[in-house]
Amino acid sequence: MARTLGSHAKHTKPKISAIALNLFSEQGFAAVSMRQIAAKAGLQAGALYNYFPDKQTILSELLINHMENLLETWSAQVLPDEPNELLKFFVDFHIDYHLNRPEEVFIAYMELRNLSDDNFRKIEKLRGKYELILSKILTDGVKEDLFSCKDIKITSLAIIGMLKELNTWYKKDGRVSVLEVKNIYKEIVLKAVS
Amino acid sequence: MARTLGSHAKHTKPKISAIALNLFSEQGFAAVSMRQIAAKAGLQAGALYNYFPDKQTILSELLINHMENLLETWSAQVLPDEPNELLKFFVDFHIDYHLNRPEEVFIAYMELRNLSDDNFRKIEKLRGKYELILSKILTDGVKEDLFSCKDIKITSLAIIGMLKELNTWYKKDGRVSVLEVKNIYKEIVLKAVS
DNA sequence: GTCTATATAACGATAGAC
DNA sequence: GTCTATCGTTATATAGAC
Repeated sequence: MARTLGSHAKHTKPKISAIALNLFSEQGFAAVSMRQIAAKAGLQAGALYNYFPDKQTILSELLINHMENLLETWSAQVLPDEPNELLKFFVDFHIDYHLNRPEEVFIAYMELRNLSDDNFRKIEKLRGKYELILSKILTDGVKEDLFSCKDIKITSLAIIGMLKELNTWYKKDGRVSVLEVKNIYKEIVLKAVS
Repeated sequence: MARTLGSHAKHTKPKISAIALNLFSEQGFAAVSMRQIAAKAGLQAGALYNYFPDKQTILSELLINHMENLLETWSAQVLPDEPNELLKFFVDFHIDYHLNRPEEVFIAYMELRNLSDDNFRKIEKLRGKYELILSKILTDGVKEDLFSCKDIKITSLAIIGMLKELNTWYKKDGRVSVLEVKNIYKEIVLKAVS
């Protein structure tokens, strides 16, 4: 069976997603047009609708994939047992993962309101799972009298917030290396729950 | 001299700003139209251009006023001398100020890319001034051997990031009061620089 | 200072040829 | 699967009457 000329579904969809990610993170979802995405992908606007039913779905797929991939990557790690080591491992993991995906992180934070209610709830649920990873680490540490904190849930959010802030200013060619940054953050986090 | 009917410049401009703030924070700058702002202000779209030369200026005035007001409010405080007390004071101040202005905080973070280069630099400069307030507190504390931290600038950013995170989840009618949240955060911050 | 009306451009999404 | 063409809508911003 002869294959249609110009048919590149397997390559085209990921390409569209990658271009949309880049544009959304630079200009914001609402400011990016379907024509713009299509042009960068070497297509006409109408062709996008072969891959996505509408603009919002491009965004929601990006966000859901990002969160799911984050959780899967964590699960694939071999984790240390000891709570102190595990907490340090979490900080390293979070920083590595997020500094390597600045665009995903940015839109995951900014563009939630452009999702349908359904997709919004999906993201909230995935985000809650990620926060629970840290809460669990803190809970275990408190049980073993290694950590101390007034409120585990709030402390988890505070720590994640602190880590997230990194993405807003860290430059790979700046005055400190990723390794140094990770060490500084690990010290702050460990002291914060001491 | 008879006053033109329907002339309300003094009331109208702040009203437009307040409405725009609300809409921008809900939907994002790019997704809000001048017609939408005008409708909520009881005007026709064209009338907005008596107060602002263009849409971007509505946003930049909001952001610059927000940052300038933050710095002025801090300067008007009577500050404790002792570094430990001053750091706690800063945490209380930051939380109070920002939790009372969720919309300004949101757009100050999200909509920077919609500013002209000039206005963007203005905001960056004001933000730097605010970070310096905290850096100065930490520096003084370190000098007096009350605090210890590897890197003052990064620690300042980490603390501010942690405090900012509060705005993304705190609800006034939630399970913890503002007072409790402030106490939890003060403990975390003090331990983090211990 | 606000209105109505409009210039000019771009938007998301669809239809049908190939 | 991609194209061209287009529908129906909306956008920012301006002009001129009152």
